[in-house]
Amino acid sequence: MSELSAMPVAVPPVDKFREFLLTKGMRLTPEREAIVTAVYASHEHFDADVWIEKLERRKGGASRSTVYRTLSLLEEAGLIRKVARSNDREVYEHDYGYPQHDHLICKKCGEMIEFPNEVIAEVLEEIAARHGFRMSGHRLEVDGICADCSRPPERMHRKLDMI
Amino acid sequence: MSELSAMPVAVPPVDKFREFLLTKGMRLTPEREAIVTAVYASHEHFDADVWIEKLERRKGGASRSTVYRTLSLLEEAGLIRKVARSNDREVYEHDYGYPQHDHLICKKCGEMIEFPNEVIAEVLEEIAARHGFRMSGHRLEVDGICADCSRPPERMHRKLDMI
DNA sequence: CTACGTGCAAAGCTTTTGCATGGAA
DNA sequence: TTCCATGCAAAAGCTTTGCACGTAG
Repeated sequence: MSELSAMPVAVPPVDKFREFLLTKGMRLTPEREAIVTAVYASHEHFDADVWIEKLERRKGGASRSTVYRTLSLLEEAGLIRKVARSNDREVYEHDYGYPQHDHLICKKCGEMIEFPNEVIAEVLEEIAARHGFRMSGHRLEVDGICADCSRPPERMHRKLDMI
Repeated sequence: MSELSAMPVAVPPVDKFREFLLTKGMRLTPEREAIVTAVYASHEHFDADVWIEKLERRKGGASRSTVYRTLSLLEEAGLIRKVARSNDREVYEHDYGYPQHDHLICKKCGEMIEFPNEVIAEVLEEIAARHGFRMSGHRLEVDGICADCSRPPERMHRKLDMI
């Protein structure tokens, strides 16, 4: 996660997750723990497949189904959230221990640039209030062409050419 | 479209589409015309299936494939845009002849409440500029519970119960 | 005659689900 | 014993694609 710095977290994600599971009468199994740990080991955006490939058919890993099922739980627990769709896949990111933000998504190279969204969040609060709408969250994808990709084609500055 | 009123359009959608197709060396076929007409006949949100059901296997209609292919073209032409996903389906709406807006989406009854988004658009312009990002559009989904659905369950005010 | 379009059916993909087995409490 | 969980494979479901046939210009 680029320019936004992490903020120290009191309770580690795993514990947060265990708490959540408890309230639902569920357990923190080794598989579930493996997934949370993996997910929180890096701060990159990811999709289900990333972890399926790393965890499936490995000891101390988890199956495809379990990964999907656990991601849903993590989302419900507020630990991760869906931020976009890329190649027909849901893209997730951490939603705990990080400041709120949204993304500029480059249609050319696919890069996702984060930006803090306090102002937007405020505006939304106000709008929601005006409609008697109990807002629980939002998802904002801004698309266009990033600075690198829109530079004149001198010698191609693209990070990843999708053509 | 609820509270936002339509603004008179100089060039009708069909013509706009024809122009677009021309620039790509394509033709406005009867099928394509049928689809644009159908799509612009009502101002509701819609997904591919809506038109497939109405147009498939009817004379003066169009096949499933053609509907999908044409919706893509219409999107590329800037006549419609994807605004959300519902039940794994892309939800579209007109993106021509209407003021810009975004949506509050009720997780309970599924209603999509529109609201004008000038303020947000401005904020985004500014953020994009700061990043040298050439913004072409955005997609903002605000979710939560609408006023009707969050009323205490006296006698159920929900428009559509999804349980 | 050539290129663009259509329709049909099959394929593609991610995500979900049914079911039998296994383990914690 | 009882219920929660896992894994496997199959199902689901929307969207895309290959292909042969038409047809406008």
